[in-house]
Amino acid sequence: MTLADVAEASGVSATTASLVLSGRARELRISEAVERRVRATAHELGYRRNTLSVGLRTGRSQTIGFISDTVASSGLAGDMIRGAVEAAHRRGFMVFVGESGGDPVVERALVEAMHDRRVDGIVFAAMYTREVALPEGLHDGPAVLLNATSVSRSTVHSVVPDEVQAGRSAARVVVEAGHRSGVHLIGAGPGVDDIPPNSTAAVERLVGLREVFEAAGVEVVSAQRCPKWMPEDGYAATREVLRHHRPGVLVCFNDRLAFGAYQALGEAGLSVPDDVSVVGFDDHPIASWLRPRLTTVALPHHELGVRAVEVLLGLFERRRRGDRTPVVHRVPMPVREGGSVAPPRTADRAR
Amino acid sequence: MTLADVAEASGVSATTASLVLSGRARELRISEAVERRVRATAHELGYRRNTLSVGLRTGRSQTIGFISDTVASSGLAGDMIRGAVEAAHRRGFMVFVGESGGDPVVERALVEAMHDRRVDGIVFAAMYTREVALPEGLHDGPAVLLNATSVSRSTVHSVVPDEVQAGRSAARVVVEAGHRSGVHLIGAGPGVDDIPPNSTAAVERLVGLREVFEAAGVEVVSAQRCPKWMPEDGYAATREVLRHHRPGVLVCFNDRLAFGAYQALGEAGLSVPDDVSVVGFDDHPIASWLRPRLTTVALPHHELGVRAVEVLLGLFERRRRGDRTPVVHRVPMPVREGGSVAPPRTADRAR
DNA sequence: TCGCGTTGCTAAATCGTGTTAGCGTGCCGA
DNA sequence: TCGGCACGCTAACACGATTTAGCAACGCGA
Repeated sequence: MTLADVAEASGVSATTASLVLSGRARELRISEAVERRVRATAHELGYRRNTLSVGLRTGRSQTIGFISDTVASSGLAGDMIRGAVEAAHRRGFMVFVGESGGDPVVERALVEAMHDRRVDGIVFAAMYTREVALPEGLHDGPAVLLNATSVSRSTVHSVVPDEVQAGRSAARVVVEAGHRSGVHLIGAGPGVDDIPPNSTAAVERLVGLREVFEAAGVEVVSAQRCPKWMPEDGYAATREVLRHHRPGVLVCFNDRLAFGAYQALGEAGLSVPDDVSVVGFDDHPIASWLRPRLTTVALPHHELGVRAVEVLLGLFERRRRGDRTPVVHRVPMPVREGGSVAPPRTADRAR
Repeated sequence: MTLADVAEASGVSATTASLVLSGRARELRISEAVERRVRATAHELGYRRNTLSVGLRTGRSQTIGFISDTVASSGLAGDMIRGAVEAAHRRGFMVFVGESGGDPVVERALVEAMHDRRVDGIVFAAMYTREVALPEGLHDGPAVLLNATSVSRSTVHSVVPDEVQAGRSAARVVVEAGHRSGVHLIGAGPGVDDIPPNSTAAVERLVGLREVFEAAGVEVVSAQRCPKWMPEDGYAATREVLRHHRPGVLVCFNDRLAFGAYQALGEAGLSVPDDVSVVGFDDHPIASWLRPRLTTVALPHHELGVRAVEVLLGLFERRRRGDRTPVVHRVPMPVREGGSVAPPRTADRAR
């Protein structure tokens, strides 16, 4: 079923058929009668455009690429890809997915393989927020960084979660519950340099937390820096806190740390949230499985994927207008209320 | 940089350049001198083939499609996709990823959008193992079902985890630890019909379990059927068991159920594995976070993705030879040893 | 009658590659 | 001297669409 077949069957030239089927009939004065006839036979014959051919001719393939460093077993990555794929599909685009494992050689190869297939643009995603070096060749076409910013000055747009705001939100949850003391941080701090290496999330969350805590006059009793943010680290850090203190609030820098904290608190016979309030970040699936459910500030993975694609597709327009100023798009991180935060026990209560 | 540019720069015709660069130089008697010259200038000019053009001409696009029903937040899906993408990339193929959400209309649209782009084949994946209805149009090209079998007789190959074998493996872990009594099933059973709807996994795991337990003379004391397999269901089912029994072994039909079981056991003051041994299925990330780590029979998601693509690419060859008999490929599910299984307390010990 | 603009459509070139058929040259044997 | 063959390469078409340039017919005013 080619355009020629449709043209012949409706008794017109291929040109006419093409004009009709690409919606330019009005513009180029094809009569309504002919237009209807062509559409009808095309439908009848089950004609579908060969996107390869169109791409060859027009240079646009209705296709974008999505390259991530690690899909990670976290599953959050999956949501990001899903958001991207859905947003693309909504606009008639298909998505090539590639994974580099962080290897620059593979990155380069993926970018080239995608350009070989004439993708209209590429989303380059990091699975945890950080600065990345742009792979060679990414500049040959439109590109958007997802969950990452570029180390070098460049003309590339970024889409990132608004981690500073997330830090503020988490702190506000604690403050609004009435806590003014007994607050401990699990995962980073107290200084803004006391973070796992390369973790933009850590430093920004910390900035937001400190900003609100200081403004509200909340004392941060201790901060446990963890090199990794896995459950066992949260477990160990919480044990450490319990050796010296009787905490009222644990602000965990992610939900896996919080999971470990729950285990340590449980072993110590402390109840969440009656004895200790716990707040997390990420809205990892684990958050909703904990008992009580964890109150956490969500990484909007799906929304991040959607936004990245929208920004990318928007770039096509902007490029045409010659606008090349890079923008950092920050996606809000919403608070998901669980049952893990309660007012302080009467003795500690503020006011 | 087109083929014509390379041809001109090396002083030969486009035909010759094409032959050299597609590796048919020997076959068509191009002199070594010319071959070297063409390769050199191509490399020098940074020439890359336009895959769209090649696809248009040859009908093969070096591209496959991957359609799943739900990427699910489980993250296991991500591993499957990753396996598929890696295997494809290893063979020079790129992968279009699409998600249908289970909607037949979307499925159809995705299949068509992929065929429009002339994919060489499609992997159609279900996120939990089950029978699916083939989307219309899937037959227009090579296709492989992943983690699913077709309800209708068809010529489509399937790649599925070997769940019966997994059931046997789980039972063997229990038997080899010395247990002969006090075994309870969490999630399904005791009859092979007592399963969540549409769950192939449930019935096959059950078949494998029963086979080995019966052969070893192990008594299954109770089986808790759960409509869903989420942590809270495992929690509730375990509470139910504890109301009437003092279990020695809990075989949980997946790891999330086991997670709930851990919570219930912990609340009841029972220790894993000293008081109760626990076995799960899936090797969900949660399994390695539990304390002690859960012994579980892994769903080899990555390997499933790899196999699906390998079978699909193998199909191209088989088709050429006219072989169209459908095959169900079963991928083994390996046991991942955690610390959640121990010999029974002396009183109950066999022999 | 002529010139001109509008209407409705099409011929032909084009995108970048693969493929078929065949061309010129030189060597060999008769 | 001539026919035939192997060698090394190329002209031209095809794939399936878009796009440019332009053609024929018609109406209309001068």
